[in-house]
Amino acid sequence: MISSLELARRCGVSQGTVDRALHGRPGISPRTRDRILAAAEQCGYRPNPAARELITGQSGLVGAVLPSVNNVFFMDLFHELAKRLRERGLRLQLAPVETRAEFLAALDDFAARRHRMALVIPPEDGIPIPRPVARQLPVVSLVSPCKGAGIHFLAPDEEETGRTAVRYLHGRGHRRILHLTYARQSYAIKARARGYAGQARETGLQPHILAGVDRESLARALRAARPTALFCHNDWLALTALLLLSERGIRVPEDVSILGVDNSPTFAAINPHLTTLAYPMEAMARAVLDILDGKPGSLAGERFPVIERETVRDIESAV
Amino acid sequence: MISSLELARRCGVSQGTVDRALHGRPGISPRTRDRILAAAEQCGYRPNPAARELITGQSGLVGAVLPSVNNVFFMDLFHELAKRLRERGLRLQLAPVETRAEFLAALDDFAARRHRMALVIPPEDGIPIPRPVARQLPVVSLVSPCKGAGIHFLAPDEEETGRTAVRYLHGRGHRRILHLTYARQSYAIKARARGYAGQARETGLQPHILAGVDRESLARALRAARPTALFCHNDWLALTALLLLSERGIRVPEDVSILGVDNSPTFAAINPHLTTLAYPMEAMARAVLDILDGKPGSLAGERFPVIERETVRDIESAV
DNA sequence: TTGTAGGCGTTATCAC
DNA sequence: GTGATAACGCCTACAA
Repeated sequence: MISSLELARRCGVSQGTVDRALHGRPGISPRTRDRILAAAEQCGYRPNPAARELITGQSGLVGAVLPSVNNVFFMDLFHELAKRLRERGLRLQLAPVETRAEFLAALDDFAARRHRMALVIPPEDGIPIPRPVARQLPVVSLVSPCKGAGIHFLAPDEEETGRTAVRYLHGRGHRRILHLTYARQSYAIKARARGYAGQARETGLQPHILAGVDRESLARALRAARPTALFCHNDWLALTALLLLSERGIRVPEDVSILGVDNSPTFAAINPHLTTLAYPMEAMARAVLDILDGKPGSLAGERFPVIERETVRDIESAV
Repeated sequence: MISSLELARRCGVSQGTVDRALHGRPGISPRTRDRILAAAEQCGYRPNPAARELITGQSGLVGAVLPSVNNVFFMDLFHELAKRLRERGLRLQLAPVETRAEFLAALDDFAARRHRMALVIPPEDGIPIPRPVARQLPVVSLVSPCKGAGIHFLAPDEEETGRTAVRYLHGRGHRRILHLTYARQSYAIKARARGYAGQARETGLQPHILAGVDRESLARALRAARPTALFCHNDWLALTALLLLSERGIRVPEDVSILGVDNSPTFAAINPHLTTLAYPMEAMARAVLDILDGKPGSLAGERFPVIERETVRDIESAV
């Protein structure tokens, strides 16, 4: 790993000239520029990012904190985001964390490294972001909110997501809809359930929510609610449901319909047949870029379009 | 973000004294040390990693390149690795990549940043690692090999994995075993299939391999092989199989047994009932740490223990 | 068109 | 015990 000074020596020029060649800056003759470029190529010269970041006070990185729970969906989201950031010459860097302390340590590090932005998936709700971090760089909390002044929060209107699900299933004739979700509390989980329950009541349906799905609890909920459709918090929970139903010989969609949420690409590779609500990932990516540009950035008005596939069927409307 | 020089000024001491206090180095009176530490705390002082890395020529990071395919298993693996690295004061940093060019760019960046090590999941087989990168830092290719001098390759004996699967299923009475795998070519995919076929023949069984599983191909393979057991390349493929079988009303394990590979924690959260071979993740993490210590580091002799759950049943041995 | 000098924030090595 | 001072590799400004 040769430095720019060493490169200058080998070319018999000064460091300033090397800099001009490397950055295509004016004030250098084409001849020397080509000579330096060739030498750089030949020596495998690479600028040292640490030195550059030290002097410019900015890194070309966007940091992201990735908790271990539910990481499949977030990986899909981050791949999408990484793609969009690359178009801007920025690189996404993920820090896998387990505990709250690690979460905060990773954020601290992003700030100390002068990253352009910190993307955060809070492992629990309402974690406070330290002031110095939020002052140093824009902190964007995705999916669930964090506490703290100046923290951006980027999520679609999840209550509307719950309503969309009920409207869609109702429109296809379903009158007994069971909502499957997680026991864990988070903005998305709570808001979707709230939207589901609200829309159900307004439509004259009885809401039934099961938080924490396993064999026994699902069996009980099925007996109690006798649903014709299951609205699952996400595709992975829909998958769990699919497996548990098939164990009991209940067919999908003949006996019961299933609707997921996310339309996660990784999931589609495993089971391309699930009917689901598509998470507005591109809009999310756009909003992140907006914040990077100093604009507000929001997902207001973004809806989850229904991706109709094979797991929801029409019901002849009962009276 | 205050610098150590600024901190020194505020305390009315020199930068050298601040450094001694911050690092608990000798040659400083307890009084001034405590005073400086208190001031640092109060100002929210954080050392600038870029400056430190510039002078020491080493970062405290291990870089990892994460392709978009099959990333669930790798995320599980990286979470395990991150945990072990943290015990050594090192942080794992993931770079999500899509294309081969991005893959190489990420590696370049790791080298330029003087990371302690680069962990690599090659998106395709046999990608050549540039010489300068491999000279700068240890490059460890996980699961599938890369080309290039001095590149470490860390993977269990996957041929043995295929043999283990056949031995286990044979031991439980199965005589017609179908192997489900991916069309994609990689060391693990090829070696497991080879081990499966070899062990099958040696045991007097007819090997049947289906590479690229979907509704139609699986239906055909089931008719052709009439298997009592499915050996799937990994848990996610087992899941696909599980779903496709349930569509056709084939029960697991009553009608056909299913064996996966990986014992992936994320997978277990979705379906905790799959019988599977456990990937030696801890051994993998240990081997990575060994390489960090300059020791060889190898997974030789590591086996995939069978995790017996509910998807494999005994067959009364037919003659 | 090119060279020189200073500084970014840290660490390390000298003197005092 | 403590304080100067140089160095890491790069960038920017200014001088030649």
